[in-house]
Amino acid sequence: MSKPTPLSGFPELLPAERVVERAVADSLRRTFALHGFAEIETRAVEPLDQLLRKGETSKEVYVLRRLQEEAAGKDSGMGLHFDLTVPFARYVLENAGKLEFPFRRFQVQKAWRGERPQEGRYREFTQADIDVVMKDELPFHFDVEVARVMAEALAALPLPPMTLRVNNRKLIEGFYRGIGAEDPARVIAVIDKLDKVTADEVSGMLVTDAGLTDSQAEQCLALARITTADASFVDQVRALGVEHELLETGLAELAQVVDGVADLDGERFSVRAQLSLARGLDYYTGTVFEISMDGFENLKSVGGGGRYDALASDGKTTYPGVGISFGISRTLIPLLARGHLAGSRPVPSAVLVAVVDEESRAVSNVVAQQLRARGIPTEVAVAAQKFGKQIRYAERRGIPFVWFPADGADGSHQVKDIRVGNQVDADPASWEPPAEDLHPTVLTPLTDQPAQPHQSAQQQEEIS
RNA sequence: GUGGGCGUAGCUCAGUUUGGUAGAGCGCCGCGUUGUGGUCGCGGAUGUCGCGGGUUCAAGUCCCGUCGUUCACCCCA
Repeated sequence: MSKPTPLSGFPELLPAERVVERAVADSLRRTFALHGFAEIETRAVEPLDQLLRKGETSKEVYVLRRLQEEAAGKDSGMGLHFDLTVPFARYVLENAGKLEFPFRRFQVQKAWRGERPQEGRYREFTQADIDVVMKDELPFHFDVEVARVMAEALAALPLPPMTLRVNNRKLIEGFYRGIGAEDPARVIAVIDKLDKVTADEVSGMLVTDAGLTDSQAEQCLALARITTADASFVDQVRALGVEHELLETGLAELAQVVDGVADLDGERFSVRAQLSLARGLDYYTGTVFEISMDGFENLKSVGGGGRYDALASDGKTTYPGVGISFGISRTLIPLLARGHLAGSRPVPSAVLVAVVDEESRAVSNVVAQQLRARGIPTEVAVAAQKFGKQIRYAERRGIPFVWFPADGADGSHQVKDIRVGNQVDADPASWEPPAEDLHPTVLTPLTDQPAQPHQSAQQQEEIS
């Protein structure tokens, strides 16, 4: 069999990289669970009519088909999910009778999109989602809560600092209606182009595409320019002199979110009200979130979400929700590729037990078993080569300790930390490596800050 | 899905302009070093030049296709 060629957009990690991915996913799970969110996993496939709901035909869904299907080209009516929110909405409807509301859940799963891949954007990728879903009415404080949980989760990750940008669809839609825009949705779509084209071009599109006057367009741009780290945006919006009921609701809601997360703002995480944020035209009805990674703005958003008041509905009952997702593949793979992150070693082993000669391999096996019995990941040397070779084997794999079994009746066991060269007598029944060497860890070679332990934003707050 | 850049040793890359013997550094292997690696010294091997086809006496180099990768658009994690 010849060497297989890689499949575009389906990234696979090496063992040491997988260590980092596991650490990130585990960290996220810990924080989510700490806040009482339950983990679920949904199936990989959904009926196509679910996936393509709301006319989202541009989602590039991968469709399933039986190979033996008689009718050529006939699909199974199923596709791989392209996010975790749509399957979750279906899951809620299907299990509504068995779930307790408000239902707080998280998922860490793969999703698939048939788009052309590039850095940070893949056809198969892992993301982490948290959502809260309620029956009929979801209190607004949950918008604040999911933001806080994600903020805490992000601050605890061994990744560059994250920024959560927040806006509110009611705010901007109310504003646009307040200035007399006929088609607020169209205005939102145009304003969303601000990071792609110049303000002048957006202004022109607002006039030609959205039917605004020059002065209306200027007001929209003035709104979009507002970005604050606290609730001071309220005064800035008011200064524009636009009045609308929806605008007032949106201002109050956005202020609540920004104020509610303000105490988590720190070195690892920051929050901003950014009134140009729109997030497309899909199901969001109020709060909208977007996450960016500091220094990696070229990746665009690495997470996002918001309030959706009508994503799930069985016709009689509506289940409003609010949630945020974070792109694990999107952030991790570029960081790994650029050497900003690395696993400390590609194997779990903390100890390599040397083999003196093949006749005494059993002695080495006993030592290894004693160490393993106490939870120390241990492997035994492949061959009874010169000790120099056996040490080099450990060095290549980042195994920090090499164990030399007692040789002869009155000899004693010795263990060597090959990183510094210390070699000491040791008892396989009681010796333990330092806790930080027991398992592979995440290294952040290009930054000064240690990857472990990660302080949460809350802990930093308490210290300062 | 549309358009552009790139693809040479395990890694980072030079060589492509003007077709003419496949290169460097790092890493790897061996020896100095009979069992303890890393430093140093000496020696050694790197390879379907992404893949397929075409032009030519001759292709890493030019042309076409394809796959991979990357950038922009689109969309978004």
